[in-house]
Amino acid sequence: LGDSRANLADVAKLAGVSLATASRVVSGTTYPVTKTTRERVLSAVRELRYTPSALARALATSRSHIIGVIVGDVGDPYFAELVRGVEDVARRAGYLVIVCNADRDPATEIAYLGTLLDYRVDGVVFAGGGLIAPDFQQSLAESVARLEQSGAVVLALAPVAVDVPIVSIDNRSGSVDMIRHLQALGHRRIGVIGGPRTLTTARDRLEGVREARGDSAILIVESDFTARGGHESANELLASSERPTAIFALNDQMAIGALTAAHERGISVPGSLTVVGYGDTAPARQTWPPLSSVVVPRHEMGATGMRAILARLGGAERVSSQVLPHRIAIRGSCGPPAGPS
Amino acid sequence: LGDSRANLADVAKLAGVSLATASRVVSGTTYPVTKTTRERVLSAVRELRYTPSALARALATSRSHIIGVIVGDVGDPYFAELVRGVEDVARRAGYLVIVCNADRDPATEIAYLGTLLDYRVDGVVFAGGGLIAPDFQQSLAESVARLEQSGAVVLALAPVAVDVPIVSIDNRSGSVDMIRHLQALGHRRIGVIGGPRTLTTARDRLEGVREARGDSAILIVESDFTARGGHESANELLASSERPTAIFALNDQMAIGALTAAHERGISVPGSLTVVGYGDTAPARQTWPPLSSVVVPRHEMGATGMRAILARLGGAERVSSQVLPHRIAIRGSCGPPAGPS
DNA sequence: ATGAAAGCGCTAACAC
DNA sequence: GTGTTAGCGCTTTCAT
Repeated sequence: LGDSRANLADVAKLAGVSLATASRVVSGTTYPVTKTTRERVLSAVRELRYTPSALARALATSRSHIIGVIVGDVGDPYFAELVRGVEDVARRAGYLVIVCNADRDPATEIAYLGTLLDYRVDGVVFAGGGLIAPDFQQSLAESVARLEQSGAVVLALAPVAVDVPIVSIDNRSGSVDMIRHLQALGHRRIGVIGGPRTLTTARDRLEGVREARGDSAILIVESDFTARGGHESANELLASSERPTAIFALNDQMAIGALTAAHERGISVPGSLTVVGYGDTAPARQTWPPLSSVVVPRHEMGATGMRAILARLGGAERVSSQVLPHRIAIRGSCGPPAGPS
Repeated sequence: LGDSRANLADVAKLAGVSLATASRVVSGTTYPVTKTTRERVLSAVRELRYTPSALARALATSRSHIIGVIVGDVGDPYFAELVRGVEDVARRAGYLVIVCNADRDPATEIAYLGTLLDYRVDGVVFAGGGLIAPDFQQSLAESVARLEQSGAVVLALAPVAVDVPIVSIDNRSGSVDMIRHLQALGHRRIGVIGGPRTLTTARDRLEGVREARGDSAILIVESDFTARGGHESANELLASSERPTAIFALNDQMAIGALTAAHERGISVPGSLTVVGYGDTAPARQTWPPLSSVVVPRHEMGATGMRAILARLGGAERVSSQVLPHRIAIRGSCGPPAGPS
């Protein structure tokens, strides 16, 4: 049960060299070391099955090689893919990823930032839509400032309440594209299920909807980005006397809920109702009919964000925000409105 | 950009006490310290906005307060929930969770274990089904041994190739229950879509199927635990001359794929075909009709596993394996076989 | 109850 | 090229 690993000193002794020399070959710097000396050290390493303590190294270098990712909930496929993107490039670069499920709770988020700071993480990624919470904004800004001051590079994959570089798509524009598509199909009465107004992504997507409205009738109901919420909101819309011919849910989970509501009411999709989502998550592609959705390149966003962090850590000037391209994926869930339009 | 945090020495100096004393009050031990001294230190802490370096503390105590979780892919909802379970209790106990996506690749898994060892993690959780790979088993065992020897407690949420405590359900028995249920409904020709034979969970679930077979005709096709794979396998089964009246996919993703296949062929579910899954993941509940499935209490498994780790870390004797209860959730996707049975 | 000092395992000047 | 040594920031005997 005791801790009995070999350390650098053991290696140095066995190889008959100084601690410094051992360190130089082990840490793989380009520092000049005689071939034979290097061999001796390496063989000592093998014999002792030595592997360096990442902790000690982190303490000495102020570089932990750990990246923190703040998400609403990894259980949500939207976030999961974002995390995968980050993790994929992080791993290859020798970085570890810590997932922080903040459940969209400001206090939890702040607490996590503090912990990440204590661990001297090299980077922090805000994966989810930023929270809009005025009285929380300042402490958030402070936490981020301390993090950055400690040398960590902070970045977001969606607009957030603090001033950090953002790698994301244009959420507003995605909505515009989708609404236009629905209009092109002939829809003039569109129900929109929005997300929590405390979330920047929800806000931006809704803004796009308003922008593209034109002379269509748009019925907006606010919901919570969950399938259950989408289900309820869809029921509301479908029960209305002004029943829409199409429903655009501002995330896939809600679209899935809406689809379920349609099924329950025996409304055929896309025959009598068009349902589309936002995000293009895996579950949305697996419904019947498969959902059309605004494609948010989550893996790519995560990967690009992580690459930007690595670049900055490697000495690059500063990370600049990037707007990644999006598109809309048209699948079986949408068609022209039924009957005489 | 420079690193400018206050450290314990600063606090001690400002409070006019020794490093040792400062440490004692900051680290929150029960060590006796005069009330006034404690106050002085605390106020210095506040003034300096001091927070201890988790890294330094970890180095000094050999306790990193970090837990590593090895999963196939966080993007898979099955794993995501498992991770959430672990994370929820970890966070409350002041532990951080590192997610390691091994993609079911032995080499990646081993590499990650090495990294986790270097970070001196306090615990490692194997979340997914263990890989069955003979030539990999030994190095896996070695890695685990080193980890344990370093003081980490290792545990699995499914049977794995090494001897560690397991917190899981009885996968075999879950299959038995589901097959029995299908038989009770009247099904006598059941198609089973199995998982990769390199996975212990897939193996156990299949074993249960065989055990409960009785005199039913069971058609087994091997697949890969993905929706796509399930889709293909279902097509195979549905095209066969001996078309089954029910399909039991050994994980939900494949069941979802099977459901899609049925939809594409215009086969009504559950009218003409029953489709059931294993896992009870969120996406499975959101299909139409909603899938019946063997309920694997993933959040509970993760949480229980993490609690066991904490107990052991806190000095408890040893972690013992636990078999959590499972059940089957019956939803709209199953019914009696069509026609004259 | 408090302080001095020796690590934890590694890196990075700075000498030789 | 290689070795010496002083930290990184904290905990923890051992004195007092």
